[in-house]
Amino acid sequence: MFSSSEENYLKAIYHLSLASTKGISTNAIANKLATKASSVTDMIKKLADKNMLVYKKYQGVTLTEKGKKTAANIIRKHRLWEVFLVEKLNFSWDEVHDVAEQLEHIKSPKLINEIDALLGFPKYDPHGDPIPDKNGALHQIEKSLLASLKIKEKGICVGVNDSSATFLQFLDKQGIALGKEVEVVDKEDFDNSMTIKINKKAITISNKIANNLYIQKL
Amino acid sequence: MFSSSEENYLKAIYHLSLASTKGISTNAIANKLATKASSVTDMIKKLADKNMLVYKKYQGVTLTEKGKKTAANIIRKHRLWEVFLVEKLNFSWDEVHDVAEQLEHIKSPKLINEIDALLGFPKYDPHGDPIPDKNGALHQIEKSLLASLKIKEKGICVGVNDSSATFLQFLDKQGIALGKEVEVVDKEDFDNSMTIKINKKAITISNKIANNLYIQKL
DNA sequence: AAATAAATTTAGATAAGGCTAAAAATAAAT
DNA sequence: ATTTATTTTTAGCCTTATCTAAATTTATTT
Ligand SMILES: [Mn+2]
Ligand SMILES: [Mn+2]
Ligand SMILES: [Mn+2]
Ligand SMILES: [Mn+2]
Repeated sequence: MFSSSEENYLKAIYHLSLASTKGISTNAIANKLATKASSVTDMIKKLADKNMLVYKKYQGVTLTEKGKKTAANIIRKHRLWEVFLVEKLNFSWDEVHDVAEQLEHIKSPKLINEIDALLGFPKYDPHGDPIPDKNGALHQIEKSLLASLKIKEKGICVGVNDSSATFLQFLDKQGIALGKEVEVVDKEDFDNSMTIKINKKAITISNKIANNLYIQKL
Repeated sequence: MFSSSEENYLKAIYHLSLASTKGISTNAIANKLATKASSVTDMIKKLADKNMLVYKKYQGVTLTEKGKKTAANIIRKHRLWEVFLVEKLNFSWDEVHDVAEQLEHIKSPKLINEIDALLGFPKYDPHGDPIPDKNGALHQIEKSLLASLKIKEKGICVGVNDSSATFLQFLDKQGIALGKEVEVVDKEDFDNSMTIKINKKAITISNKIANNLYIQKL
């Protein structure tokens, strides 16, 4: 059994591992968890003792298979709870993350399996992120950043890169939601802003926005 | 905000207070929480500092209004989660307590209000215990222990005194469930065991059983 | 190849929550 | 009214998870 703190470390390392082939550095983990490098060193020693990861002083860490599976299971719980909150409890997608951060640490296999069943075994969470299956397998969909689309290209919104409440609320305000079709109408070379058509309306968005919205190309 | 540990102390003291008019002793709390008296002394000092209870050395503790409200709110969450687990997630009444012990500490007013609404604002949990309202008010139903009934008296099962899995599973096995009608057919002076009629069948139960089942007299 | 900078680890502290053993206060029994 | 027993508190120690500051290792520049 793992403490909430241990679980949060495993989750952070797992997420960082998806975006890099090399070992994960102490600083990267400290940064992700808003903690100090010295605290990270202590914790990764403990997780190495528990065979959750491989650690060689100064060389960063790599999750073991057991570590990956454990982390994926926490992420599975997090994302299933997010779906539950949106689908069954009238939460909006910008309200779910903090509560899911708590709920993901509840220990009860039956609980999460029943939630899964109640929801009809969803494959994606409210932010378009895939839900790992019981074995920790995670089938990532083919997706591109909106920023990478060229003029005239079309796609469906399938996910967000930034799940912060401010960004999600901005999307709500602009009428941008997962499942909606967008078309790039124009791109501005000067600041990489782009004009897109969504809901039959043209709106202009900054490059920062376009770099945080995932699209499945049509 | 309170830690899970603080919340568990408040809850324990609240429960003990219901069964006694005097201040709650250090030992009683230690016993209830399966901890040591010295640990209790430390914690009640902290809770006294936070104005959750009144503490005078060697005199036991009494919850303040704030303390009562806080405790009732945790119990409210615990019982609502138990209803949710039974009603929506196919848990049986002997499986819910341990999970509810975890879920009761989740911090999110919206979450528990939505769960409440989803369940149709239930008044009792799966064990017949009343669910405190948002203000911490708790309307106890009129109920008696089955053991107190005389021969020929009838009643409806409305609650259990012991919520342990073993007792609840025993009741399941005997076909005893909340809402069912029972009639006392016979009582044995020697060991206070009694024969009751339930589901149109007569069964004999020990005094210990009869002392853990609540009945609303008919 | 040295010198400097950056990253990482170690050492030492702190806070929460718990424990054991000893001291002190209260309650019960002579 | 003492003595004895029980309860409660205090003192000191432990574990987990943090932190800061100093030491050490690795990486980057000159
Ligand atoms: Mn999230
Ligand atoms: Mn998400
Ligand atoms: Mn319970
Ligand atoms: Mn209950």
